[in-house]
Amino acid sequence: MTYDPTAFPRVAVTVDLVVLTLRGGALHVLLVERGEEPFRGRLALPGGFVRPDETLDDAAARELAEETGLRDVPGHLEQLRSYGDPARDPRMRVVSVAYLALAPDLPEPAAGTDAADARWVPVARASGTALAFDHAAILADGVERARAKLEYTSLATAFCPPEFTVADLRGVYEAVWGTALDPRNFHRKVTSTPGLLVDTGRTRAEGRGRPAALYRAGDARALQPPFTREA
Amino acid sequence: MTYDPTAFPRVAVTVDLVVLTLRGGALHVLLVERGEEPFRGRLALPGGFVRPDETLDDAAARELAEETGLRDVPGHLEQLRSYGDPARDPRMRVVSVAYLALAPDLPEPAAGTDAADARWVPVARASGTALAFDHAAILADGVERARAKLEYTSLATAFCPPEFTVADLRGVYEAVWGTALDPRNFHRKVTSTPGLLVDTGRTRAEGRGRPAALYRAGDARALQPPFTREA
DNA sequence: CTAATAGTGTCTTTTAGACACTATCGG
DNA sequence: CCGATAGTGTCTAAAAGACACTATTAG
Repeated sequence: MTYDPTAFPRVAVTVDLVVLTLRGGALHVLLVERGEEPFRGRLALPGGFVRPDETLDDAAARELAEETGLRDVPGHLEQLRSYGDPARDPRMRVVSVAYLALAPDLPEPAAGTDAADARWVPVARASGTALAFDHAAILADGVERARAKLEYTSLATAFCPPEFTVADLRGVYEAVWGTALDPRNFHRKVTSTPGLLVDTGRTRAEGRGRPAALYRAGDARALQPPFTREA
Repeated sequence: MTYDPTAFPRVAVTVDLVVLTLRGGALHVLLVERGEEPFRGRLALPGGFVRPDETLDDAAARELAEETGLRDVPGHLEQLRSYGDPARDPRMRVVSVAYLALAPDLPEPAAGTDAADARWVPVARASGTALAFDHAAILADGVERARAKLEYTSLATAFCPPEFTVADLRGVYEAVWGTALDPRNFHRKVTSTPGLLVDTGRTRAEGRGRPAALYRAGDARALQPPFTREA
């Protein structure tokens, strides 16, 4: 590193967020409608400048709170990757550090807040839509990261409320992967992974059928052995 | 994204490289000795500014060529993650996009070139050394990424020359993971993964013992099923 | 009762790992 | 011959997937 950082090129650094949640059994992403050029009226990922005295993680958490209108957003937040093509923003050089957030079903962003222009869009629809900037590529990378991480981590619990059933967790996998899983084998697999689920001792009746046991997420972060998508 | 990119905070964007190779059966990383403050005399990851008209990937590839002194560096190059703590560089706000490069045994960077101050350092030693900035954390993240990716991708071949034996490939795993693998089961596993290895039809005698078949890397990028580190 | 969902048991096929055995070299 | 490394065959234990079966609810 032999450079003079006071003579650096002019670059702006932003964070962009891929916020995924499950609504009605379908994967949704949080998008905002742009009110100004370029790409006025086009849908875009929420995001904004990194402030001078905050870390990248802090900037992502701040934007997430602002865009959802929630003080503390439950779920999971991790850095995805950075995008810096010189032509990705027509106005100037903008390097964007993208973050991936996974959250349980959140309320529709309330009108009258900073998040008024944000909305949940099914990923299946958003992926077929032209988004602003290179946000379609970022969204695709975020969805693929989520899909892959379900295989070998306990990340699926980030899509669930604090207490959930095995069927809830299975629904996460089925929605994110787009495949049906055998309920019986899935049940045996997740309940036999040590530290993944903590039994609350209570049950929840969901219409007809035997009531399901309620669990909380355990300490386990890695799934050993991993689930496999293709079988 | 409701911001004015012409009123952005002053940020510099650099790329830093974690270049890993195998030398004498041990994992090595390319480090440079800093010639100026801060951290004068301290070892650091190679890196530098992203130029105004190049992509992040191009910047990483350019720095890699400059620091190794090679026109076209064989192996693999991918983005690792970005580091942007406001205090990571005492001079000003610097966001660094780190890249991970894996290469076959490269020559010692030649004196008299741009890469004259670069050298190969065993990862085991570098990890115990105080590096400049937050480079120790970046190095640890890069090594962990390499370790993890060997499990489920064909990335190990990036450490090998164009033609290599099964024992060469096994040596990569053993060096990066720090574990011994059963040569017979390893052989069966890699040769039975479709598309991973292409038999050249030739063999290579390495001292005593039966000559080993020479392979080239195939098209397969993913290992299905993956190798497992802990068993 | 029936329909529906939760959860357990068991069988079969596949796979990982241990390791005996054969093949081919240098000396 | 011996010792070393390359490569194959085979056995066993574990795991994945298919699916019969039991448990508990609503109606």
